[in-house]
Amino acid sequence: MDSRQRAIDATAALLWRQGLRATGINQIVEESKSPRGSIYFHFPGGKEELAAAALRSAGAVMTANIRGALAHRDVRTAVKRFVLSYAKEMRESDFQHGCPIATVALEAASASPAIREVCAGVFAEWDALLVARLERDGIRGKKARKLGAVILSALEGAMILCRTHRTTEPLEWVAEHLTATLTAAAAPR
Amino acid sequence: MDSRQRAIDATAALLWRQGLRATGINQIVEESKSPRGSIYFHFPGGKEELAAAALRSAGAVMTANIRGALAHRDVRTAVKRFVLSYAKEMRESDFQHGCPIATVALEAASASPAIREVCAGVFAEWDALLVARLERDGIRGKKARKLGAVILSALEGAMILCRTHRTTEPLEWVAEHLTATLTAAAAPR
DNA sequence: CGTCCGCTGGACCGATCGTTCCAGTCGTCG
DNA sequence: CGACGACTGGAACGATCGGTCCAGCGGACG
Repeated sequence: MDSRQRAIDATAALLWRQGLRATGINQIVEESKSPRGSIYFHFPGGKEELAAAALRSAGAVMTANIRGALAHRDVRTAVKRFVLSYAKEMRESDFQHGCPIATVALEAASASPAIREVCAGVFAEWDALLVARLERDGIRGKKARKLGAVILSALEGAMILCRTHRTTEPLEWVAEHLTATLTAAAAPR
Repeated sequence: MDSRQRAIDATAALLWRQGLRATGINQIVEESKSPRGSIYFHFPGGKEELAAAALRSAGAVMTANIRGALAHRDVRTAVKRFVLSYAKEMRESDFQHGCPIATVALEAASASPAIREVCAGVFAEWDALLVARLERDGIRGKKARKLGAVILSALEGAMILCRTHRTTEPLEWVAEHLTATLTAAAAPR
């Protein structure tokens, strides 16, 4: 793997755990074993450009995971497994692995419009995947768009609570709640 | 107001918008007009101790707001107004005012156990308020606890999406969804 | 084989970080 | 009124930040 890709991967991993401000170029150099010069050669825009690339990369990985999880033919099972897969990731990482971009998104909201927009794009991609899956199940138009945003909101919020409380309960309860909601939405009166 | 309180208030405001790492002691000194020496006199533990105090303070303000919003006799109206009040805050602050502790909570999850625990305590307080309100409406025990966590999750997640997308739609959709959920929960088949 | 260029390694920059220290000020109380 | 202790203002600390610069390595290609 070339030094460019190593830098992206290391940065994505560090942003995931620590966020933007806490992740220094020195730390990226150490962990990625990419020389400082190479990083600024590949990313002339410095930390901001590297972080943007790392977020897009991490977002794409997640997108693939979501796509896989949502492949199950029963929506309820799909969403449930999808949400609970994060609970597993939480447990296995000692509650360090929440959403790979949420921390950065919040930091960037006040600090970097460019990075904020990258995060917005990634969120939009996930949302589109969810909405498409809901529509495949007969939940149409605005209703699907609203429900997709609610699912993503509940997931993101639950991950904050899980990391803060060091429990997986919020994710489990959200999974349960969304299953019930989808049952009601798919078979309305 | 004494310098101690000014430091707490300024820090709370800065943490709200910028998070922990982005908020420097210099900035706190400038905005609060508390001298450097005073800050370290009142908070010998330095930035961490000051941040903890600021988070507790911000948490208490929010607790009061939640208590007020939840006073409405109809739970659905109460929760709806409660959630939509954040949408208002978002709009009026140009999407800078989300949850006053979420950003810090995520940053602290990997950086500072002490601050993480303060955040956990604040979240628990809000959650307890929600659960108590739900129980007042006949939603009992575990069901109330689960639903409380789901409401808080959806709210926190929606605020991330709102700040990142610079829209209030996620909060509005979550408000709508929770209203429907509460209707179903309060009057089960 | 010689040239060239993408890439590397590391020294170095000024700025800013959180923290320490202390002389000085001010109100209070003996 | 003198002394004391709570608090202030600011200088200064070493560490680390993101970023720049450049000599030189090494593989590809004429």
